[in-house]
Amino acid sequence: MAKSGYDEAIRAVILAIPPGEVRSYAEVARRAGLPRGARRVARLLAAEGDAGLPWHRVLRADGRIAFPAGSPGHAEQVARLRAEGVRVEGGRVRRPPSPESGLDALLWAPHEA
DNA sequence: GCGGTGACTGACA
DNA sequence: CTGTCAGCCACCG
Repeated sequence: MAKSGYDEAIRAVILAIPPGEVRSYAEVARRAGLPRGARRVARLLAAEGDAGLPWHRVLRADGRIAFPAGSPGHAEQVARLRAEGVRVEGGRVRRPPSPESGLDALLWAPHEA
């Protein structure tokens, strides 16, 4: 059973996320060639589990953790992100308030090609 | 084939 | 800022 090329693309995109940086499901899907495949990404991560994929770097579009607060997955993701230097607060990644943050702003890697 | 469900999103109140 | 709603896509019984 051949795996869909899209699944491979999604995996590659997630793998390409640099440490200390975060991406949204929609962004990942878009990069993989699936503009409406956010759910597809989530499903893939759920299926793959901890198969070497930095799933903890994938969040919802609003910067919130996909897992419900209090869930084991939530805690795990927060812990991993913090370990990489990502500022997480209230189950959501802190957004650079202004360009003056400098390094903090770069953590988001907005729209690099 | 059908309806329900979810690691989602964007728009609107 | 939070909460609700409809849309979308793949999987399951």
